[in-house]
Amino acid sequence: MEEFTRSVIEIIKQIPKGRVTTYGRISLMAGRSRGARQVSRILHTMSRKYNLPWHRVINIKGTISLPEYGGYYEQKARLLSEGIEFDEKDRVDLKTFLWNPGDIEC
DNA sequence: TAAATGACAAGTG
DNA sequence: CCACTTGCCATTT
Repeated sequence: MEEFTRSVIEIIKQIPKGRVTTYGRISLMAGRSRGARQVSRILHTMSRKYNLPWHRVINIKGTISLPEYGGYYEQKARLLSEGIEFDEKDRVDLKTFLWNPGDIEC
């Protein structure tokens, strides 16, 4: 398996419960500035096999990328059960819930 | 081998 | 905020 793929899987496994991160961020952490689409592909194909917290990954707009006919509701339900909130336009506030390794609290 | 595809992102109006 | 465009790149057709 490719190094990039392995890194992506390791990073996703480290996302703590109750936080989210984005495709592009994962790609950056794994060492690629433009691999967001590859991250989405990895999630789509490997999340079950590697038991990944796939629901903690959303897009940069703070919305769920899955279509309503393909997992959207399950992802939202899983996030809600972890305490993540959605606004009236189904967006997550990244300022509040984005995973920050290093944890800069007040 | 070329064209289409996709769980993305950033820019523009 | 929405709609649309451009850049991206591995995988599928």
